[in-house]
Amino acid sequence: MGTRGQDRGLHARLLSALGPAITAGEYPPGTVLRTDELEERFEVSRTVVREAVRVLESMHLVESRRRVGVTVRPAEEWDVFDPQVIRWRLAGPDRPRQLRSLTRLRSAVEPVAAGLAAELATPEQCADLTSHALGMVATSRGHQLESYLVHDVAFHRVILRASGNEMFARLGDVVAEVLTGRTQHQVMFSDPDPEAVSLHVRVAEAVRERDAERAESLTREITVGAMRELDVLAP
Amino acid sequence: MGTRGQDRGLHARLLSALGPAITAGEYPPGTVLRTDELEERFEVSRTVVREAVRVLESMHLVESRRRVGVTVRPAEEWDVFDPQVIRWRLAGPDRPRQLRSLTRLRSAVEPVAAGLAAELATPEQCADLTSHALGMVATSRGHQLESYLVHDVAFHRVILRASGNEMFARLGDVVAEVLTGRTQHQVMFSDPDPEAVSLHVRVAEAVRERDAERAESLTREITVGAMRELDVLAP
DNA sequence: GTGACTCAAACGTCATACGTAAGTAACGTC
DNA sequence: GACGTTACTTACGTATGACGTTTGAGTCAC
Repeated sequence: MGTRGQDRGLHARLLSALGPAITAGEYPPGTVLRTDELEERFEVSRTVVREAVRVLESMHLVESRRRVGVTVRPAEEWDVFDPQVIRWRLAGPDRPRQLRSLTRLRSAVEPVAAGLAAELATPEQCADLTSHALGMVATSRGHQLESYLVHDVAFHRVILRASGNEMFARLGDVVAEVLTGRTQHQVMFSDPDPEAVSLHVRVAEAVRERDAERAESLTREITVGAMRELDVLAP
Repeated sequence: MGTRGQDRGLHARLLSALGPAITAGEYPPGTVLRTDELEERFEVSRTVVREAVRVLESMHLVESRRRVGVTVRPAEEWDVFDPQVIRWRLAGPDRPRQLRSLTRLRSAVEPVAAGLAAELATPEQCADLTSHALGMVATSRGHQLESYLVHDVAFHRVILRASGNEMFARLGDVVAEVLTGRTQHQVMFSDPDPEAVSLHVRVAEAVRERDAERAESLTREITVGAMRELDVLAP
């Protein structure tokens, strides 16, 4: 999978150099980055530096003050919901912690989303769910992890969209990133847990039958499994 | 309660002019804003316009392309988790929808956070919880809505922080905004629901006694109440 | 030691010039 | 007449020099 962060333009390139570095903790909170220093170090003009800094500022990663410079803010103030920040942290040394946070977030949101989906999903969305669940079953054996992942991601995306909540829907990308990361990093060799596969099928059923309670609690089981898996793989 | 969005600098001023306008739908998706037009209209230099545009771009509100201009993106692509975007939408005509989304998000996250808090809260956090819950009780009668709000916000902030999840913790500001908005907009005249007050006290108890199950389900009752309240006040 | 004052550092803003990609239309060929 | 190619024009992208403004720090007088 290619570079996610549209590196079009120098400012974007600078951003994808500074962002990861800051979120990785290479510049501890309080570090000051002078504009002309950055200019020189990255061989770009002030214009470019300033634009990149403005974006970092909007993410609360840094604060630009006169006579002082661009100072790195403490991690507690970062916009940890910014997709860009999430990606940077997933790619850095903070990955385990970020993965844990995200999985916990999933465990809170997805069950509720599934419950709503059971009430609001269109026939087409129900069909998609079933289709992807069956796709997961079909690809769950024999090291077809790539294809399995596609269905898994699509399944959760449909659930989140069908919830009718715009904010839940936007978490689709994040979930995709977590699932993709999991496949590529850790469980590359073992086939998916049959239990999990079965749960997805049953969630699709529950949604189709408009059984919100069941959809919610089954999805909760899925996310509990995800958390358990994380605990097993990363102490 | 002053202006939230640090209007320091022309670019910030421009941002807080364009952001609300776009999120309010004043520029329908596909609208193109040329740089020199903005320059002229807001009487600022190109530098300033570009910096503001870069930030809007990082929120996925607009897309800047050569030879075409700065085009407004469809709402489905906006970063609806960006605190800035949330604030803008809360201040605009999309407020009801945004409030509904946020309340639903609360109903997903806060119970889980409370469960975690019951396991992880420090003695000091437990004390704070109890203190604020009692504060709510004390101020829940006799039109002391201002003071009540302070305790309410603080209570939920402590829960979210005590969950030990950085992402949950960052939702404190959002919750604060929702609660504040509710007080200032709608229920200005009636005292808080005694039932809700009691629930807060019992959540504090449950956390103090490390009873995660109870903390979670009591908090779920609180959020259910919040959703119900929203349904009653806004059809 | 405290206060006001001065100074300079670094960002903030502006204006201008030139580079560059990408629609658009003109052009020519088939 | 339809289609592909070329050239042009437009609006953003980048670079640079100049000046304004804030503000931390050091200085000086009291």
